[in-house]
Amino acid sequence: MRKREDRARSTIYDIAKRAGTSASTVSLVLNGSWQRYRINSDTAARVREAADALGYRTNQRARGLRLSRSSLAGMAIPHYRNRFFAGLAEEFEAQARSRGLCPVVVSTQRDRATERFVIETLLAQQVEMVIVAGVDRPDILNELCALAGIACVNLDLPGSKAPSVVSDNRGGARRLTTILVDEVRARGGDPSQIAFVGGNSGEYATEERLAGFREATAGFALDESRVLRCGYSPATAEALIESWARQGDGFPPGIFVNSITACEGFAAVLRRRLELGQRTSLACFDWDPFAASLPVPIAMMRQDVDRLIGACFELIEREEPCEAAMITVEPTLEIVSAFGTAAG
Amino acid sequence: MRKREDRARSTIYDIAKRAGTSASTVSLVLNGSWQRYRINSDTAARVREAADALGYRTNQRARGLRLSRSSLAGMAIPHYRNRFFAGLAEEFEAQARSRGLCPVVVSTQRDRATERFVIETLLAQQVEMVIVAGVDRPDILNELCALAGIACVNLDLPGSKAPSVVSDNRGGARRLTTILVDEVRARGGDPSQIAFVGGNSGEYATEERLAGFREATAGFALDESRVLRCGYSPATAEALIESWARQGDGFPPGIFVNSITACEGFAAVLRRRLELGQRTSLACFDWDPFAASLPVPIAMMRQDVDRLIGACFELIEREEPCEAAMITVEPTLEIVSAFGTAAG
DNA sequence: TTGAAAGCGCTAACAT
DNA sequence: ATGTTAGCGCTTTCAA
Repeated sequence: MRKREDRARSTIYDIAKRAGTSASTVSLVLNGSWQRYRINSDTAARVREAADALGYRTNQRARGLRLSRSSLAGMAIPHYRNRFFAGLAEEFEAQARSRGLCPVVVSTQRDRATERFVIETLLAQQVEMVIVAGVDRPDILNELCALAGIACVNLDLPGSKAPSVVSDNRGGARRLTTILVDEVRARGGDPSQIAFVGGNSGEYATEERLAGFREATAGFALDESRVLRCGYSPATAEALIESWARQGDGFPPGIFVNSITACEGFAAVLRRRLELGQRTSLACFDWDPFAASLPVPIAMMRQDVDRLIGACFELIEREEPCEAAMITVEPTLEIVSAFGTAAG
Repeated sequence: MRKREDRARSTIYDIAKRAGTSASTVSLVLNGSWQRYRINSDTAARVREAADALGYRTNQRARGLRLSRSSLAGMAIPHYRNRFFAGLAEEFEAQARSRGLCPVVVSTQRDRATERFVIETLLAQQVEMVIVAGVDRPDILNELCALAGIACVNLDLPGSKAPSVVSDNRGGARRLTTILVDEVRARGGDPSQIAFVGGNSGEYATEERLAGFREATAGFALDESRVLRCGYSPATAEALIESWARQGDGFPPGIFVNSITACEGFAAVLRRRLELGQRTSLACFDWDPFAASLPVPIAMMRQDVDRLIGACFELIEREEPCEAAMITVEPTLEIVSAFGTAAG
């Protein structure tokens, strides 16, 4: 299974020999600029023929070295396990390719050391740009890129050392919460008992969403003990929600689930305690087709992946420097399942 | 935002100049082989000092060109939108990194042209190996790799031109179906009315799973009109299941959902017709935490991503050629929600 | 209309 | 113990 060295990859010199011409002519022909150099069309034909007889394929590494362009575009992302990040990865690939770049997406598992390591690796591979997605406090990574002279933009979680693209977390959360409050009221519940679950304290997206949550609940005294930024682990969210469930009547009449990951924890409890679906409603920032079908009234905010990625490329392609730029993209309310029926 | 050319990336020559030595000494020092060459530790220290004063980072493209090693490892995958493929991508990254390779994962959206294009791109980038995951009839892609002298293995869907790694689809499906039949019987349903939904006719995994399904239902006459290999589109599966739901009593008492993607279609119908959860049970090949929490008895078969990827690397690292090799990995029964309670 | 030659950044014989 | 040199495969200027 080892790479067979015998069938060595062919080079422009092999083609030149076979076509009875020189390497430079081959290069000219293969790059389409042979018209400009008025190369004989017979020669050109012979070259092309030889090239595909040999199954020639340009060595992009050599080409990149010569041109000091790699045609690689990098993106770092926490993981692929939810629709938001999966969508970002796929859309990044599509948009990179449409620009003639080869996309290189790498996941970091939200680990600081891994984040740094993958960015270093991307830079060593001479990527021409990098998108840093979902990294809390990305400044160090931005600086690494700046040092290498590589354009860099932050996505999802912003920083001050590079331009950033984010969803309208606050506005989206406000809309979501307003809907949730109405729903709870319609069901005769006490909106001051609505909970906020998931995300990390001090993290931009979480704090913005919490701010939106507070704006929409400003009309009454919120029970602060129900605001729990308990991270992104489904298990932690599950333990928390399970403990509420054990309280019986004390279970929140509505939950704002900050991140679909925490929502997994809710789903796990729901599986064991189906009656929760009669007693509570959910508002979740992020979308998932299965979560949308859980037997509980649920509203979901879907981030606009296409425009988020589009904005990143736009910032990168801008002529002027714009460290401070921050583009905000509106998310859309995707699913409101069973809301407003007042019965669950 | 353009790349600033002023802060040109430093090279070993810059370091050599600053450290008052030569480029080769720098190279030797930076590659750790300076011990072997008995380079003065003062010189080595000066070199290292200069290197990080300049923020030096090896140009892997130049290095690769010289060594004819790229230290890139490629994998093509249909998409990232379910846990199976997301898991494959993440595990591939981890295992590639642990071998000192830079992982490059690209998605193809199950499109033939894109599949070919991304493989060509990976080869042009001189990747040292490629994993072709989830591609039906991967022979052409395997041949492209063989032509380039690059080791290649198929994952999930096998081919004859390269070794393959697959899950035990037949065995897994048999186990899953056996459980489903028991469940349907326990609920007083007619097991001959169990349906098989999703996947493509003629595709390896689908046919294997169908074979396992048939083995487990061999004891009675199956209603063949309920075997529907209707592809991977959630919308198609949704339309199909919705039409069954409209038949009322004709709804299958159990469904073998071949692929989590088709299961999304079921979830969508379930959201509108919650009563289906009382009347049917699901067996799904693949796992998703939200799907596992749907209000319907559901059994899920989770593929062993770590071992699948591990087997791929093992095949690639083998010394002997092994085109015909096919490694089978056992999946595990992950969730049996509400099964055996006979009430749903 | 085409070929020779230089050089992108790096490594590894081979000299010294 | 360290420097010189010759490429890896490609592009592009310049000369012919």
